[in-house]
Amino acid sequence: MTTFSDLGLSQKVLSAVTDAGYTIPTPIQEGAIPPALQRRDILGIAQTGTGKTASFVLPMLTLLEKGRARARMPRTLILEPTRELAAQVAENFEKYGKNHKLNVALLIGGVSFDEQDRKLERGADVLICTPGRLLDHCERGKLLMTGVEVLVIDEADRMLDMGFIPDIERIAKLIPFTRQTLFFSATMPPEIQKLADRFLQNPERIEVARPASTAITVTQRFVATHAKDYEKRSKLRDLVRAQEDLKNAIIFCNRKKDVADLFRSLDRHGFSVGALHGDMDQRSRMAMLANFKDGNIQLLVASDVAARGLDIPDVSHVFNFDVPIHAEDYVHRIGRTGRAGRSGAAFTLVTKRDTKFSDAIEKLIDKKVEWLDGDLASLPALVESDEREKPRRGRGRERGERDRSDRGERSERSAERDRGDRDRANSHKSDNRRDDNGKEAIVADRGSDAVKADRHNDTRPSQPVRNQRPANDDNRDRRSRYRRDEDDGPTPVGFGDDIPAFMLIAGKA
DNA sequence: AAAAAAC
Repeated sequence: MTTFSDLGLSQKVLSAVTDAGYTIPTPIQEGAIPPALQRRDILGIAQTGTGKTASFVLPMLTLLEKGRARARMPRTLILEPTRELAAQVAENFEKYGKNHKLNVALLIGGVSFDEQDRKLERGADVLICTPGRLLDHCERGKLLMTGVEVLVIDEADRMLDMGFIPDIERIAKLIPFTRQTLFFSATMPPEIQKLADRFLQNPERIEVARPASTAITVTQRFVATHAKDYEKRSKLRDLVRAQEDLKNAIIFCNRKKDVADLFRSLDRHGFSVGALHGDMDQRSRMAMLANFKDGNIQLLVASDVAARGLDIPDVSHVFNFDVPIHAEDYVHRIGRTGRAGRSGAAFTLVTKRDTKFSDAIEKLIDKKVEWLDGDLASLPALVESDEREKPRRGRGRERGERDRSDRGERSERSAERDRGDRDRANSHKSDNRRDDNGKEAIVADRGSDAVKADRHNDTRPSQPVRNQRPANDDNRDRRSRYRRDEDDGPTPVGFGDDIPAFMLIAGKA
């Protein structure tokens, strides 16, 4: 059997991999690492959760041991579609590069230029970027791309979806032709193939097959609901409370506004909840994700920014507050649970008008999803049937001291803060008119910083991260994130324990 | 019917 020590990685890298508890590489790692070390171009076709990130991080670390970075001339460049993914890759460099003295710079939007500039000035061995911020740095003339030896394009198909391809092409033009290019994509539609043909020279192609068996680890249910928002919120609360084995959950909404509204509603009802969407300020996003990973908050209301790629291990439940419009998004969302062979549950609220989307989902996953009717606690194998805790609508055990109607106008007018300026500018809704300050600002403030202690469960470790930090102190947050290099659960064998459920589902991409 | 990303 192949182990990491057979792949040609350096001693420093091997010892960090061993320390992290890994011995057996996943297929993508086994396939990509040796040719990458020989400076071949790579075309990797793999979903997130297959160990893809380590398949480029580990060989890059080995290659970077020769040579040094010069000021403003990064040696390698990694492009990621979202800020969170970029930060996650940076964490991987910290983890596996702990025996190296490499300068890793994370260039993402939403945070100040100053610190990023200082890192570039010192000379970056590794640059991890979202496209917009990288181009911004380039246009300021702060960055010379002529020294880049390795270019990584990650999640290429998602970059395409997000309209990043022109940016990617502009960036690639700045980088010498002699570079090594590592190109990853979950799928290979014709546009991506064309792009790969242009960017890669005689690449080694590694494709990780999607097993054709049905995922049995995720129990899926549709839940019929009325279309009114307050009915859906009430149904969701009942559903959440009925899950006796709910450890933590992501609740997906289709729109950012609904993320903000639902977050506020759940918060008012006393749940331990946070929110994550793309218009929140970056510090809140980072703090939120870290706190959710650390278990400081139990529920995360999120847009599809959290559907793919993010490495949040061991989510017990996924709730779709809205049926995703594109069936593939459903597969990505429920792929957040049932990982590593653990059992998980995925509930989707479906209104009458949603049925065409739920039909499309069943078609895609090639499987009928059972409807959960009546007793919300009657889930086989997940929840013992138990009527005791069945809450009456609109008044649960979490209500506690803050007993306020969910339908009140407060819910409509207090969502501003964590939505951000752009959304406000784009909104045709009438929110702004009622945007008074004072009390509302305080409510919104707590929300934007995102950490909610569980008010009725004192055993939960809850150290709320609130808005009290001085404005220029965001480094502390990041450093503490990077120090967390421990793994969850028992020592895994290889990276492949992390196969998301969607990979096990039969059906086409 | 959306979201993601630069200022």
